[in-house]
Amino acid sequence: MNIQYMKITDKREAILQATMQLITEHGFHATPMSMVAKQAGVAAGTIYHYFSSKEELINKLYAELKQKMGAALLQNDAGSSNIRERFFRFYRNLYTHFIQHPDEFGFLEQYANSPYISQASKEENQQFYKPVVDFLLQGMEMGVLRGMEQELITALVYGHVVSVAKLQLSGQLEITDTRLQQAIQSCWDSVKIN
Amino acid sequence: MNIQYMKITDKREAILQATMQLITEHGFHATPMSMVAKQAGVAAGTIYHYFSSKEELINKLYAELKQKMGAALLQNDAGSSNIRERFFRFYRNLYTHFIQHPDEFGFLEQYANSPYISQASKEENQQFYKPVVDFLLQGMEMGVLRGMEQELITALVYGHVVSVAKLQLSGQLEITDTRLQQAIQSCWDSVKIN
DNA sequence: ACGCATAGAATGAATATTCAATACAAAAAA
DNA sequence: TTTTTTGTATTGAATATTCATTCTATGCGT
Repeated sequence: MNIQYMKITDKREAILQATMQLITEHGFHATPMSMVAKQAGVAAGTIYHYFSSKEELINKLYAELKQKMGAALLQNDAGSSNIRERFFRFYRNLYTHFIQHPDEFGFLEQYANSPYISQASKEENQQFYKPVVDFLLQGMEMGVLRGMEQELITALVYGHVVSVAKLQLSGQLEITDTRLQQAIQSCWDSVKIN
Repeated sequence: MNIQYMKITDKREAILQATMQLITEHGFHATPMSMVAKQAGVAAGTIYHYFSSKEELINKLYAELKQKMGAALLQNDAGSSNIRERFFRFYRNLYTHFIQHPDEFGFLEQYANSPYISQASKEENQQFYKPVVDFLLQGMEMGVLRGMEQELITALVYGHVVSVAKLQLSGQLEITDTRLQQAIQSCWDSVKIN
């Protein structure tokens, strides 16, 4: 925690943030390291002091963003036994996180749909979801949620939030609070037991 | 329809198919034109006889695949007034098309999530959905489907199919017919009026 | 003075695109 | 039927650019 360490963190963070912004805007292939350096306000060589390669830089960034997302997801979780309430909370948390951090969202979506990085790297970071997965399983045991494979319900709910966030962020449809409420209800209806 | 024309079509198709396969496997940035040429069995220069640039090649490919998808979506549509039946049919059509053409699916997903190509190019090809959009609007008018913005319901349903297809294609979860039925029911429950 | 941090030019490998030369198929002429 | 002509299709080497990465020199805090 000394000053030296702070500085390190500063530049490292600047590099990560520049990478995120540029990749969101231009895509993987179109963001050269030189551009990252410029935007981060460092020399190209400096990047290689913190990351051994472009690939490692991108993987590290992915891991950090996934972790941040996991944290945002769990905010203000009452931990009550009301499955529906918690479900709405989690949905809103994730949606709000995406809207408040569009760069992170853009990067994560590109990463998830790109063969640029190994499948293994993608799976390594699923751990951050665990509390929510547990929550979903609990909902099933309590007979509130449908008995589905964990992979299926996770993918469906996550995909739902992503779809709504994309509408808002792309400007295709303004997601008012009413519409968001409607969307969450729709998602809930797709997993709850009737 | 003379021999000359057939030949043109042949090479053009070979180039498009090679592009699709390679991009699905390696991503946009990692598929050089030289690799496309090799896989298509033509010289690099030949590609430029049919497409003015890599970007145009990719855009043309996207347009073709989107059109194919639109056609697959509408197959065997009875056009009956039973909204639920038609909904299940459309869902299954789309899902089956994705599973039967994983390369096309992979390319479309990458394209949709990449800033590589302009937003305009993406929107131009939304026309192929029109019959299904009309169907959804009809379902709302009949009081069977919830009153939602067209953009919202479209995105939600499409995203649902995509999520399930990804599970199957990534090998994360084998989608048996039972699970598919369950998934479609879940999607239906998210848009129908209770 | 020591050692990590930073700079930025240099390097070497790729890459998209161009271009001049060649093959080819169909029509025209002989 | 043969020969010539014509325009398109195809090739693949050459070009000019771009990029990830390396390396040597310099800065700077302790």
